Amino acid sequence: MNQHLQPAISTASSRIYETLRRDLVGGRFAAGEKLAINALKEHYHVGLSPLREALNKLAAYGLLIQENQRGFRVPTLTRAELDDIASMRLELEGMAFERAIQHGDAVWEAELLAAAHRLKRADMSLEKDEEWEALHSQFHRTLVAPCGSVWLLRFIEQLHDQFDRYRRLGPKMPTVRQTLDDQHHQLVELALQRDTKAARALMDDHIHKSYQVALKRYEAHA
Amino acid sequence: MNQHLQPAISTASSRIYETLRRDLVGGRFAAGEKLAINALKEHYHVGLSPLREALNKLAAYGLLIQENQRGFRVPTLTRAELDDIASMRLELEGMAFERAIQHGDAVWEAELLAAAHRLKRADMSLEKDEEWEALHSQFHRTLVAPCGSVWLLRFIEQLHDQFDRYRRLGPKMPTVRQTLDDQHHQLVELALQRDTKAARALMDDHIHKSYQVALKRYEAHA
DNA sequence: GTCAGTTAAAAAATCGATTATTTGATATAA
DNA sequence: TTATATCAAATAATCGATTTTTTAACTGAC
Repeated sequence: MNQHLQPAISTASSRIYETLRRDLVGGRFAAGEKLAINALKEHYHVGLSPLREALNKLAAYGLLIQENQRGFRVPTLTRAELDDIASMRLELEGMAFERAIQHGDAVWEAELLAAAHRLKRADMSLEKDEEWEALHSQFHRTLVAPCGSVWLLRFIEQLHDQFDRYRRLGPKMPTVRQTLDDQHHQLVELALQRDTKAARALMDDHIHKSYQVALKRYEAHA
Repeated sequence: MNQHLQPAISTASSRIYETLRRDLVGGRFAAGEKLAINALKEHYHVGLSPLREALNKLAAYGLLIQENQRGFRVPTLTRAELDDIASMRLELEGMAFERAIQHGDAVWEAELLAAAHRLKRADMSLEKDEEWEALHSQFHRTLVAPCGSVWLLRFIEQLHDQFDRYRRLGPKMPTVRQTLDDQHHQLVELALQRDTKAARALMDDHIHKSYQVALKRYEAHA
């Protein structure tokens, strides 16, 4: 289900990949920044080979730009790209959610409730940022999990990582967060009721509101 | 426009990446096969480091499966995945073509005609398989190029590569090819006329027919 | 015969060092 | 001044060798 969770057996390369992915999505690197490979090597205590393999994978995944003979850089953030990402999320997550509601079984219903509950409990502690983010990702993954298309899930995952580069700019705002949190539970409600149309509408609205948050962050950042 | 064309400056890693991508899409490796890295090293006359970097990228792109401590293998082909890929192509290429028709300008019209013409000329010579494939890819890329979403284009590209793993199983059949070739020109016609609805319908039909070809190949192969 | 345990060979991952390319400072000519 | 050439330092890419892990053949106990 979770494409990013550490595989049972890990290598130096897979570990540094996952660490870097999280740090890139979490905004630990400046947009447009050129990565100093030697510095990364030091900072993360990894060898050059596994590091380069991870960077290559991240570039293929879209979280880095690779320029031959010029190493790797963090992609810049642009309004146009944020719009693109949000509009693709609208299309693809909406589609996936509808299909999930058609195909999801009782196990899925239970997982939905569990994921929503875990997320709610984590809402309180504002300290454990990374933990909330992980649960939030997991919740959204669960929503669309039984859509029946592994490629659709893959694209959505990728778009989420890209979107979060914008959403997670700057500090978190608990006020706006509240509305979005409420929607999480409503999404579960409508999914359980198998109300495809209303669910789709709410998903669209949820993504649109998230987009507005991300846009605000982006504009404040620039 | 073309994500795969050799970059101006190339490295051993980027070259072997592109070569392997082509060979994987072209079916030069058996589905499910485990890649013997040392053999690849010999065969392509390339060092271990650039080779591994290319394999890592291909795995992130979805043309290889990477298992920690167990190297790389070619993904298996399944009916379910072919259906998935085709249905995603239906959705995404249809969407992109519609948008391209909305946004495409006069330069696009010229490029469309040029790409269609080049493809037609290459149709004759059945020998130069790779060349036809390159022109065919380029034609389909041109159709959707001005859709306005780089992520949509990226996903479509990826799906094409995946789809072609099925379509290019076994030898080519010139008879079925004819219908699809005709559709290429009709697609251009409708695009120039800005007949979004008819264009979308024809694109759907085109992908569906291609799917039937790929399915036949897949079943004959198994 | 089948199953666990053992071990040698093969393969994957990683390391340390080398080579090739780019970058940026400085010098020189138009 | 501006543009171009030169060269040393920094960085990227690659190589060759080493370490780690897996695979598969072999062994003996049940």
